[in-house]
Amino acid sequence: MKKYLPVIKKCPLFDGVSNENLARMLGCLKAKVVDFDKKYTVFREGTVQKHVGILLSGSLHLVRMDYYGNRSILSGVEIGETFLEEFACSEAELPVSVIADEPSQVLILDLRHILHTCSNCCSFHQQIIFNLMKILATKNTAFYQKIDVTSKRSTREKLLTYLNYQAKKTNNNEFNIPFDRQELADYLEVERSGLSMEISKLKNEGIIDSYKNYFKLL
Amino acid sequence: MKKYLPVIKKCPLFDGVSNENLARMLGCLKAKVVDFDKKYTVFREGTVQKHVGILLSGSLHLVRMDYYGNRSILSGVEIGETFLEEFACSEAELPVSVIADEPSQVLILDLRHILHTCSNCCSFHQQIIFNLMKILATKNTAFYQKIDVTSKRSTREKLLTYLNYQAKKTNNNEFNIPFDRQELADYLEVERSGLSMEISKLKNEGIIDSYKNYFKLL
DNA sequence: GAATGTATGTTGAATTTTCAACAAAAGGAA
DNA sequence: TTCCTTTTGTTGAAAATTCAACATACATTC
Repeated sequence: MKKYLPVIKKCPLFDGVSNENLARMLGCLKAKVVDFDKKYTVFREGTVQKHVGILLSGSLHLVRMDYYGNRSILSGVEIGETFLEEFACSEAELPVSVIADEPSQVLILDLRHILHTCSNCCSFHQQIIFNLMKILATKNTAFYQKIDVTSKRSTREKLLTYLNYQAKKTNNNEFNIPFDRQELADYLEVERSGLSMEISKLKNEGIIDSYKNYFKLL
Repeated sequence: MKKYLPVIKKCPLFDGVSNENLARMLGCLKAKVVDFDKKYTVFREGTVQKHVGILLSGSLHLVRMDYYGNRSILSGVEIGETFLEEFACSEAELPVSVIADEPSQVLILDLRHILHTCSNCCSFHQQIIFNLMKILATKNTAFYQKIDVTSKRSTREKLLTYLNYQAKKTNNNEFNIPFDRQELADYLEVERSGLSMEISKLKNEGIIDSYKNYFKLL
């Protein structure tokens, strides 16, 4: 466990927890480090989980099987990220399986130990509960924005809605976006070539200026 | 306040709270009922709110202004629903304004009173915190699914992904959906006419059977 | 039953997006 | 520099979606 303390410390679930308290807290939460081989199923779709995971090393995929047995990868989990907290908290059946994409180590926490304060270290519990709420709420806010953007019907509208959010966020009509073209196309859920074309058009029409990941609304 | 107790009781934030405790609890949380005239801004975009709202009567819209001043309605709030809890918990600036669509009454709670347990009725706090987490997590799960559905590129794929979720959810290849055609089109973010056409095609191809809001995967 | 309104299905033309393929530009490594 | 790789831009044809308009079915009201 010690080896992974730096990763664990960076996880937003433990924001505001001091180094010396972290180890004690992990004991209090009965946190366990578990190894998974490549291709191993960490959690299985359809089960109800009371556990929250934090990826310590390796790489995980959230995968769904449809009615006909086709597999689709919904997202990846990065090192230091929590996963499954939304399903643990909502007490819903997992709509996805979590599969190790390579040999991975996972810190597994029982949500009940997080939610129910114990006699040892209640002050930490309060902090963790608050952090967990913030993680859920932040994901929620991000989803909210993404749905607003992608619900637009045309590539142009999606792009402009996205750029608008960025302009508002930075409080500036000039900004750099954190995506390259392909990533932006994936986020907007459009074709990369169509996106490039639309950016060119908007430039020619004098609506935006752009170079690489720099954008300016005119 | 008394008048609205039935509405408040049905709000998922107060799940598991007994009738007699509810009133006491609302006092403990310093809950306030506030009236808003039609068109009045309940909360303003760009501000940071520590408040969670529950709609008691009337109707609210979540509205966003873009960079050019165009208004778009992102969603509506129904009676008994909580709103803004995701932004209060994430401590983010509101990306939307909340506008009264008609004269409305709103129960306003300070998130800090929810999160920080007091000496009076801590057992309730625990329950409310748990409920709030569940609300956030459930919204999250619903967003998750919606994005999975709408990220598909064609009307056919969106529809089939959605129907698959329903089949999995009901654990049955026959089910009724809670949407009429226009609502389904809006959820899938496609054109109603195109959706109707695709449903017809899928029927002709023997992939699904359907009548009104009844669907069957074959 | 007639009249009305609402939901759904169908159609064809206009528009947009996707797809595949290639061109051009940028960045790194030898 | 040159070579190689990656990213981005461009293009035209094929496919899909949107849009507007109308047809049909169903339910409700008078």
